Amino acid sequence: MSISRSGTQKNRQNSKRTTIYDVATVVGTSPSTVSSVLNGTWKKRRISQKLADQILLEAQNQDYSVNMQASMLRRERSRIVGMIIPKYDNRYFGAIAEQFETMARQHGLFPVITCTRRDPELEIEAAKALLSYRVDYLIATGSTDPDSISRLCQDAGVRVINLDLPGTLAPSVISDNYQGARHLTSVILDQCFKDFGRSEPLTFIGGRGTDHNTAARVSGFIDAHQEKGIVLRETSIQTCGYAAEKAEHTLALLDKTQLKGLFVNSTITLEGVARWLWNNEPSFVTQVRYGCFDWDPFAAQLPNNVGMAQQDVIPMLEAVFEMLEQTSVTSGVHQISCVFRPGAAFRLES
Amino acid sequence: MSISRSGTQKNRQNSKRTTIYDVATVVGTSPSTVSSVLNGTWKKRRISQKLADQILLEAQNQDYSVNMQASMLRRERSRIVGMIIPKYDNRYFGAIAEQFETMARQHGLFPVITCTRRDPELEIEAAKALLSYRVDYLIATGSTDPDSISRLCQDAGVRVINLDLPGTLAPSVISDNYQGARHLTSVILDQCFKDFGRSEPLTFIGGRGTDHNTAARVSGFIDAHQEKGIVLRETSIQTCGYAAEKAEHTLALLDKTQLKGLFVNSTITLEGVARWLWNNEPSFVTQVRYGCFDWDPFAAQLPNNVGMAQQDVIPMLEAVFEMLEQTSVTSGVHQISCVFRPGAAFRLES
DNA sequence: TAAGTTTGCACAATCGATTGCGCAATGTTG
DNA sequence: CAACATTGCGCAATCGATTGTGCAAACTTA
Repeated sequence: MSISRSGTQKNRQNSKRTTIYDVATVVGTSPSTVSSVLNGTWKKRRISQKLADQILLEAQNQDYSVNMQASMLRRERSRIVGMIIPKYDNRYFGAIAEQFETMARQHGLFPVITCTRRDPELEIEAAKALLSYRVDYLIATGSTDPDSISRLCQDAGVRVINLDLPGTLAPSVISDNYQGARHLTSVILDQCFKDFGRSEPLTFIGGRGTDHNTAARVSGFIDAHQEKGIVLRETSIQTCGYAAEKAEHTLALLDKTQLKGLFVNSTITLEGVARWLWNNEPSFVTQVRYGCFDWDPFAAQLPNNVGMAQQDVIPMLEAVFEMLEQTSVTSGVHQISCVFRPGAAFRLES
Repeated sequence: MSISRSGTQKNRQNSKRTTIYDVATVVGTSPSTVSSVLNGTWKKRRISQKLADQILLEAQNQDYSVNMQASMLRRERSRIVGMIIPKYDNRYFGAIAEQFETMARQHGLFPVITCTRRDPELEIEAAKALLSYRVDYLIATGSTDPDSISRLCQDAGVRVINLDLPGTLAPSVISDNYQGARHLTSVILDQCFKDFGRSEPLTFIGGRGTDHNTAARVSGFIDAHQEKGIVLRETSIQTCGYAAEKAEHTLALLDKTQLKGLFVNSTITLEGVARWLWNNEPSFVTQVRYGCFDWDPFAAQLPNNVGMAQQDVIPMLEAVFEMLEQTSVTSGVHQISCVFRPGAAFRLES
């Protein structure tokens, strides 16, 4: 043992964590041997079973745990996979976060998620921070500007995948928003016809017109109407943003007699829609049918909710992890079908 | 520059990330100077403004970003704060996660959250993993066995704080479950009396009898009844676990004529309660009033929901971060009041 | 101008683990 | 028994940043 290390031994007394040097000293072997035993490469290094057992035992005695900082510094890969995500507080993103962690662990990776609260600057900051921690991969979920994140990652030589919202510089996994919206629209229209006996166009509410997903859903919304020969009004598409308040405000300005059926573009928007509905004269609720993109267990039980298009998180993340393992960096868009979930059987009728 | 480092320079060519050595070489200064300029300690080291500017510029040119692994290895503190949390997929924990991240960043700390899906083993694993990453602090949220996590952290010399569920070996921040439940119970009882004209005991459903929070809420539930002189039945308290299915199953076995008012112990349980309610004869819903501990925007709008006790996440986390900064390790329990949130004005009546 | 300060920066040790390489001891073959 | 192969393990360089210390140059004071 070199002089510098024996100096280290002294410091060890203060800080509680034990190192491979401590274990090596007690067992009477070298740090490199301890290291290889503890990280599983010891057969390759032809360490004897007996010595390995002693080291393992002593490591336990000393409550040894690797210093990941040191380990990662030396290794080429960190085995960390980062994710940035807009919010935790709805079922869709919550499920993504949870599933992502589970699958990352299954793949032997350590997941680190950062929530960027739909703030474009924070997205960039967060991506930079994760790169500073030397993540091996980055998943950019629902980012407002996926391509600048992709650029950061490319400069750093880190593989990146877009989730939920597509980009052009990295492979993307998103829902089949078009088909999901088209089917949902169709179901709401059918229910309205069944309950009201007439075929009037629905109102699409929420989302940003500039955002890819909203655009695709609007497309499906339009085509479902066309299919049934129902003509849209100029006011039929209200992409007023996702925020609940915006939806509430927008609805208040529209002609109520024309609001028989609503296509709500997200659960966040639905919060506003529901507030508005419930705050109208009680009888009004009975005259409205609605459906929503994204699923929430309680929202699904709200009266007169016809159904919800659930984004299928598990296959989405399976696709993500599959792409991570591929060596080629194809930047295509992989679409995953949505699952239609009927609303509560429960109806309020006048 | 020593020989070893010039060897390093060669490797740099392959890996894209630039280091302080690269910047130093180009500027014609030493790595230590670059380091101190980039981490802000350069005034203390009396580096000239001019050289600092050059270094900063060159660092930008090269897209330099610190290698946190290396930085943390050398420093005493990692400035990482870890959190383990049971789930992301409900509003309470979602809000905790989000608020935690925000406040951690405000305090100059890097937050790392790990979701343990209410699995005791995973809790321990996750805590060990975070300790391996050398977190400076650990927040154990809703853990089934806070004390063994505390023990791990104490061995490692890491400060730990329990959140949501208290432990005995570390300071804890929890909601005032007793008062919250007592008030909620009282409100539901009042509503039942108003709507049904009679005072019958409520049924408490969900949670584990062994868990601190459930016990405190049951206490408040009992006292609120006593206060009004209402006598509980033997079947009035059903702590059948949190899972939605368990609640559904339990309710199915009870005497429906006695289920006029329900105290639901969590939103997860409420999912099952709502399913059960909605699956009964439609008229049955009209005869029931309920309230729930924890808040959810859609659950709050379900018909005949009297109100919800919202746990006040912001002051809870403020208390947590305050405790982190304290040097003394008092292991008391800090209780935070809940906020009562009325349910939808909307009522279904027969 | 000599002695003492201050300014400005570089050196080298260090954090803890990983890993290519080398070498002694033991085992095998002819 | 010599030549060679295998087993078992330690040495030392290395990852990239941080920081105590030292020292020359510039500046000040007497």
